[in-house]
Amino acid sequence: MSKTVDLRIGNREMLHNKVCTVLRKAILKGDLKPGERLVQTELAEQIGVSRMPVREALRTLEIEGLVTMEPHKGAIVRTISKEDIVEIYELRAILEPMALKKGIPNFTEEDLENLKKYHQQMVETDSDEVYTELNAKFHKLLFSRTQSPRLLGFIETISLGFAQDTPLIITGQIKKSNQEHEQILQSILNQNIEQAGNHLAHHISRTGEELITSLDK
Amino acid sequence: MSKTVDLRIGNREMLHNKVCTVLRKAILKGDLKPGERLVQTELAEQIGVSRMPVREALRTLEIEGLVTMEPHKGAIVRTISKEDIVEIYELRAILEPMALKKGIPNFTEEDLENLKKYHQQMVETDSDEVYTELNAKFHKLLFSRTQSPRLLGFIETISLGFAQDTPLIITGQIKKSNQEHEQILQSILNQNIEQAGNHLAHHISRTGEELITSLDK
DNA sequence: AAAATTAATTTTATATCAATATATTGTAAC
DNA sequence: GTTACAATATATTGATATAAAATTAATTTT
Repeated sequence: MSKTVDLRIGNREMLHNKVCTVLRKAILKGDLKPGERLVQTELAEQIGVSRMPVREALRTLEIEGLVTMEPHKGAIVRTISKEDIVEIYELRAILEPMALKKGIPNFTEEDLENLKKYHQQMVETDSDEVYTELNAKFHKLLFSRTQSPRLLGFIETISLGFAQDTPLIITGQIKKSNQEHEQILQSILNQNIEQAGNHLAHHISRTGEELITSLDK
Repeated sequence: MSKTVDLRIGNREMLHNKVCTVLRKAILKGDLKPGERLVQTELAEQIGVSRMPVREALRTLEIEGLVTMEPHKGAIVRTISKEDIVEIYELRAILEPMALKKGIPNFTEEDLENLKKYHQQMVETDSDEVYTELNAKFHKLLFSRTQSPRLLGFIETISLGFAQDTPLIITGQIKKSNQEHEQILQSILNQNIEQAGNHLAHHISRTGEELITSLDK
């Protein structure tokens, strides 16, 4: 009998990672509201696992900035303030271009094709949902070829701890974003590393600023 | 009888934090060598705790870049390469000045007095050990007044994951460092925020570069 | 000697126990 | 009668110990 090859990738994911994903989605969707206490036993029961994976998941979420934990007191959902958003975009505007610049030499032909493809699809689509997804893929691919594990970890920590779809609140955002993506893409294709970094930094900063002003009303 | 006031701060520290400190010191000191497997049961027994705090500690150390973990395989001590050191100093040279600039408005009179005091003591001391300790305090105070929790977390993650005393390998390092500390301090006292950031960035970059070249031989 | 099966080691997850903090209730003072 | 404080009770986290899954090592068979 042929040995069962390791097909079940889904099952191989660790339990605390699954739990983390579930809780993160619940927080970002708003099912778990800011200020709400997260009782380990309750969550464990609801999700259908024991308390340990829940604990580890909460610790990860704390690092991502989605919950706060205090010894013997437990975890509560963190209220995302305007200052948080400012911080997130400030950090992204520094770290993502840094990673992009370090990673450009490592881009394969396939990577470049994918970037072009994502960009083209973003230009063409009408669906906000599809756009959000493509936008996340585009940005992720931009920074993910750097060889700096700590830098990569920091960026991913920030990205996961914040809803990806908020930028879509802004009207006219998509058109500007597409133009800026185009600039970034061209700079990369021309091997103009510095310019690519600057375009990306500007793109993120502007998005952040517009998000802030749109929240002020 | 007077109620026992909560004096026992030491005891209130969580077990996994203590374990984490112990393991971190052991790795940075070299007692646990790069490539060495870290078996949870062994460590738990040696330290005298159960396996769970050990696990949580290992996860923290993974984030700090001191160990690598793979599902169902366990943790091994990470070999710190030259690329790691380059990355660490690159990140520090970006993040610490960022935190300093954001934190300068929040400095109290006491903070400024402490910075002066640490600097003065560094100039005066002959002991490498004392100098290292003061240097860590000085840098920590520089960046710790920022109100950006994520930024602060990233900086602390980097700092903890790397031996603080390595810069002392370099001959003549202390004299140059003192001069640069002096520049940083003066810029802060003059409320020249940009300049303070630039001096700090340069200080960290130079230290990193000298460390790299000193490792090349 | 190579492959496959079994045994061991080690990690992951669950279940139990202990320590700590929160909440409720009762008592005393105003 | 109301408010503030204190003591007790409950609930929740922290730590340990035990059971299950997975990987590595070893042994046996072809």
